[in-house]
This record gives sequence, structure tokens and C-alpha cells, in this order.
Amino acid sequence: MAKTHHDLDLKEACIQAAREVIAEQGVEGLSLRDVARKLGVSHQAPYRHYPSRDHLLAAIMQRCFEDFAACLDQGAKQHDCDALRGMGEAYMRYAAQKPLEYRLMFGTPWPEPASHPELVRHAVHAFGLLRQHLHQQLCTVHNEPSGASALLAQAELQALFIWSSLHGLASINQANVMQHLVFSPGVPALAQPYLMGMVHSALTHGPVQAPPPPTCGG
Amino acid sequence: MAKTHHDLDLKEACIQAAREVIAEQGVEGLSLRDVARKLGVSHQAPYRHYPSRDHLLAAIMQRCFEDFAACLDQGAKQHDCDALRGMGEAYMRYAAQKPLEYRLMFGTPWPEPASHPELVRHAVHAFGLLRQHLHQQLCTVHNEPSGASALLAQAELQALFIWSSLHGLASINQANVMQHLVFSPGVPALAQPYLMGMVHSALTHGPVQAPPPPTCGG
DNA sequence: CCAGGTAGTTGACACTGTCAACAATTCTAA
DNA sequence: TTAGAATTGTTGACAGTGTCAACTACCTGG
Repeated sequence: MAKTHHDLDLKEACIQAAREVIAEQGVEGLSLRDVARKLGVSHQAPYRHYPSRDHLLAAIMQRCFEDFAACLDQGAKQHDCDALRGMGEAYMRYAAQKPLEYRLMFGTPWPEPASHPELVRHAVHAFGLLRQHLHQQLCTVHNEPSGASALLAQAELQALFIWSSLHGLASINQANVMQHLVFSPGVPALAQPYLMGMVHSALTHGPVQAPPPPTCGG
Repeated sequence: MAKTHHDLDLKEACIQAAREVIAEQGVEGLSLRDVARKLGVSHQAPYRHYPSRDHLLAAIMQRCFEDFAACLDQGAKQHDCDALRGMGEAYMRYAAQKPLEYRLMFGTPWPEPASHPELVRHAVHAFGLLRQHLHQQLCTVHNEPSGASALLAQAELQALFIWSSLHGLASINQANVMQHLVFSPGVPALAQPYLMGMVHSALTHGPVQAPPPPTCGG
């Protein structure tokens, strides 16, 4: 009885076990055979449920994106007087607390995307949360209907800017270079609030337009 | 004659060949045995010059950081009426033109850093260029001696902000998610100049300080 | 009772990084 | 000049991986 059913489906158990391995050793340390051993089944058993290692990885990444989006959503609601800041802090919290999952989502070359449309859907959804929020906010401020496409484009630019800054800091924070840079005292702790203040400032004041590149004197 | 000397040292030829493989297939596709085959030597020959695959990788990453730093330097000099913008554009150009090298430097888990101090040195140097430039600029503006430590800390915060934004955008641009996001027309092309304008704006106006988190109403 | 599908097993293959032992070449010192 | 040592490269092995193919146990519908 217990031998055939592994108390969960093997399909689900694979994801579970693989996520544990990844959370301990990172993606590079994940091998299907390890997962199989961990579950006490033969090295080919997982292949009954996932056609290849990449498919299992895709399934795991999908779960991570779900978690991540939920985390952003919760951050936005919790900090509801400034939902944008709430999302931003939730973003950085997730990256700090689950560095290997974060790396898996944003730092690992994806498996063939064509064969994993579900994964793409979930990934796009997470970005959509940010874009949607910014769009709505812009429409409220400008007092225009939410169909205005100029505002949508602007919201997308803002979203890309915010996303870039946050992702950049998160990514740099867990990069190995960071541990070897020597900063003035207090700088590492101040980096995140400072960056969020700068982002806020840029959103408030708008961009400074670039001077035309060829001639330098203005 | 040619058989023993491979017209370059084998040591150098390994780096060369490996960089080609990486530029074609990425780090994941790199195998020492492939390199050896490509050079027409036995699969163990590279081991005479690099104790392990990681050591070869470290040597390659070091070269990439040298190239990268040189690229930033040149960008700063070329665009000398606004050296900061020059560096920024050089940064993004490098990331766009050599995505796999960029990924190798900033997106790959490093080999044991303790055993590769040279690599660390070169990596730190690239960041130092940015920090140093900002520090100097701040000192000029504030008319203070360049030993002032408060200004150094501020320069470091600015450097981290700039670096985060640029790295974030570069990283997102080559992330697989990006290809599947649907944007309003013109947005992808505008993303980089917009972001640089926002960064410029934030540097001009300074950060907006975060409200205290616990109570929301101001 | 039996055919067929599902889930899991065993065994093989090509590939990887790495260790050990061996050969050839070059350098060095008497 | 020559003997020994060091450098450099080769061959062969081992454990590990992902994956294909063939085989077995089970459960289910007719």
C-alpha cells in the first residue's frame, strides 16, 4: 500500500523533494537521481511523470512564481497606504529570504520556453501585478479612464524602471562580488532604503531627458 | 614542432577556445573535454594547466572583467562631457553585445572565491571605477577635499543605486521572461533611455525618505 | 478471465569531471 | 656529454549524470 502510493503522488513528491534540494544546494546541485534516491524509488521513476529534467525544473519554477506573486500581492495589501512600497519591500524580502528560489526564477537560463507555456504565464503574471498597479495609480492621478494607452505605456516604463532597480539590488546583494566589496560603515544597511528613496524620487520628479549624443556642448 | 606548441601556449589556447564555446553556447554548454577536442589534444591535457574546471572558469571570468572594466573606462573617456552617462551607456552596450559573457560575470555562481583572489580583485576593480568617479564628482560639487568620508559613503550609495538599475535592466533584458511580455509599442526601445533619465533625475533631486513603517496615516 | 494501460524497475549508453599511471620531451647540473 | 629531474601530454579507469529501451507488477474495464 505505502509502497505504491508514497503518501503523495510521486509527481508531487518529486517537486517537493527537488525544491528541498534546490533550497539547500541551488539548481546546479539538483540531479534527478538524487531526487529519486531521496524518495526511495528507482532512478527512472520520475521519468514516468516528467519527460525530462527540464520539465521538472519548469514545474518547480512555476511554483516559485506562484509563491512570489502571492508574496507581492500580500505585501501590497498589507502596506495598503502605500501599496507600491509594500510590493517593493515584499520583493526584497522574498529575494533575501529565498535567495536560491529567487536565483532559480531570475538567474537561471530557462528550459525551452515553447514547451512550457504554463511557466511563461505564471512569470508574466508576476510582472503584470506591478504594471497593473502603476497603471491604475496613473489613471487616478491624471483623472483619465483606464483605457488611455499613453498612460499604459508610461506605466510600463515605470514598471520596468522599478523592477530593474529592485531586481538589480537583489541580484547584486546575493552576487559573490558583493561579499568582497569593502564599503563605508552603514552603507550596506542603508543601500535598500536609499535605493527605494531614489526610485520614489525619480517617480515623483519624472525623468531627465538625455542630451543628444553626437555634440556634447549644450 | 607545431604538435607540441599549438602556436600559443596550451594554457592560453584553452582560455581562447573556452571563451568561444561560452560565447556560442553559454557556460552550461562548456565542458573541458570539448575544449580539449577543439584543440586537438587529449581530454586530460588542460588539467596540466588548470587544476579543475572551476579554475579555468575563474581565469575566463577574470578576462571578462578586464574587458568589461576597459569598456567602461573607454566609455567614460569617450563621452567626456558626461562621463557618468558614458559609463552607463558603455555598460549597457557591453551587456547587449556580449550577453553570455555578461551572464558569466554576473549571473553565474562563482567558484570558491577563496581560491581565486585574482578574480575577486578584477571584479572589485570594475565597481571601483564607478565609485571613484562618483566620489570625485561629489567632492568637486561640494568643494571639499576628497578625504571626506561622508561624501565617500554617499558616493557608494549612489554607485549601488546606479549599478543596481543598470544591472537590473541589462539582466531583465536578457532574461527569458522579457521575450514573453507584451508591451505597448515603443516601450522596449524607450526602456533604456527612460531608465537612465530616471536615474539621472534621482541623482539630481536626491532620495525621498521613507515614512516610518508602523503607522500609515501621516 | 483476460487485454490493456499505468507506474515502477533494471540495465544499458554516451557524456561529464577527475584521479592514477605512463610516455615523451626539455631543462639542468655534474 | 650525459644522467636525472621536471614539465607536458597521453591513455585508461571510476563515479556520477540524463536519458532510452525493455521488462514487470498492478489495476481496471469488458
